Amino acid sequence: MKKTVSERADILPVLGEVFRAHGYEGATLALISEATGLGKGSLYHFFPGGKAQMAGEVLAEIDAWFEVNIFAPLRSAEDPARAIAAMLKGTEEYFRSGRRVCLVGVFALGAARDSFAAQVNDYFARWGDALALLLGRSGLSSSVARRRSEDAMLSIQGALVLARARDDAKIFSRAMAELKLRLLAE
Amino acid sequence: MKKTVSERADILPVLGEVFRAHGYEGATLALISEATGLGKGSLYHFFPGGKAQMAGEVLAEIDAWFEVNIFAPLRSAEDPARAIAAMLKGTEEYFRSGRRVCLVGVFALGAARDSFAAQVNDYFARWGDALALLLGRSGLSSSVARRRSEDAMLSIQGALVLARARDDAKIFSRAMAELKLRLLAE
DNA sequence: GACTCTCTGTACTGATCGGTACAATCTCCG
DNA sequence: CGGAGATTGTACCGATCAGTACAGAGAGTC
Repeated sequence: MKKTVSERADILPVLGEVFRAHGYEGATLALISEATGLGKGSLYHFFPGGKAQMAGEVLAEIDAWFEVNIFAPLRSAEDPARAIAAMLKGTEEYFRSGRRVCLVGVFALGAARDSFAAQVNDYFARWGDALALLLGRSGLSSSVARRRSEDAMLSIQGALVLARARDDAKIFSRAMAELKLRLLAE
Repeated sequence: MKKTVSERADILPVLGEVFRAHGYEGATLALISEATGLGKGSLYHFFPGGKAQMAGEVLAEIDAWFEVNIFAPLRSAEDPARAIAAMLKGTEEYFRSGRRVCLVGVFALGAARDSFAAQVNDYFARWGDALALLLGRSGLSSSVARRRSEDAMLSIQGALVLARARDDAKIFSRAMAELKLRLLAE
């Protein structure tokens, strides 16, 4: 048997795309095996906990990416307008301008939410907190900052749903552009 | 064997809840059978096309409900403010103030979108058109009306995702209240 | 070259998948 | 009351599910 020396770091993104495309229940081991090029032996070697562990680690990896590239910059930003623009640019790139779907959102809607409730909740909570903090620092009252940050979270998710529903990625880009104005208004 | 005289009309809503809760791929026939109280014999008697037909008819039923209770009133409304308030009230009730999820949105995000693309797209297209028409009649330019109606579609979907992700139905109610102001602004 | 330890493919498990077949029972209509 | 057609439960189908067992191959170490 050959040894393909697959790294965990190479596998997780592929796993992520499978879960994105088929959801938790739809992502069968056969699909995963095909997408990763790994047999069950390897899969269960890396993830003894099976599908649940795979999904959990994928979520954690996504969370870590957002923590580094989106949340942390938001928290430590000097210029609010610049920070918001950067956040929007980052999310637009991450979601491939609406052609890619949010795995956390997919899990949130499905039955998988129960199993991953903490991770799902945390992701949005930390994003929302970081954004609200920034908006607060830009002069908005904390209640307005809260409401606007919640509006941003929900607009991003909704734009992804609608873009995919109508098969029109431009919906997402339009929503991000409008969100930028709305976040900084007044 | 008894005859429970189950009406198609009684079955569809139950089917809808099963699909809502588990998604298309997650809704197994065993789950459906249990929820409806119907054996496979009855299920396949009513829906010879199996799961796909069930899902298709559920979508059609939902579409019909919205057509009658939301879209049509929007198109024929006299008073825009009143019509929007009615739409928001209707959707808030339908989605049980954020505790219920949108089946069309669930399908849109999953792999089932491909099979039901036309129905999924149509639902949002007709809602968006009806709302844009109304907003246009209220004096907004057609491009602004379009953008705002798109914003409404996406806010509803996003609010449902976020409410479920954070397990906080109030997010949905807040979003609907804010949407009302935003739709009628200026 | 032998000993590990890591990685991998394959064969297998029992359970469950969606779907079919069919006979038994019911309701309705005359 | 006696068919006819609608409705039902159950047994069954092959395929596929998630997961296990395990032997063999690779690489590193001595």
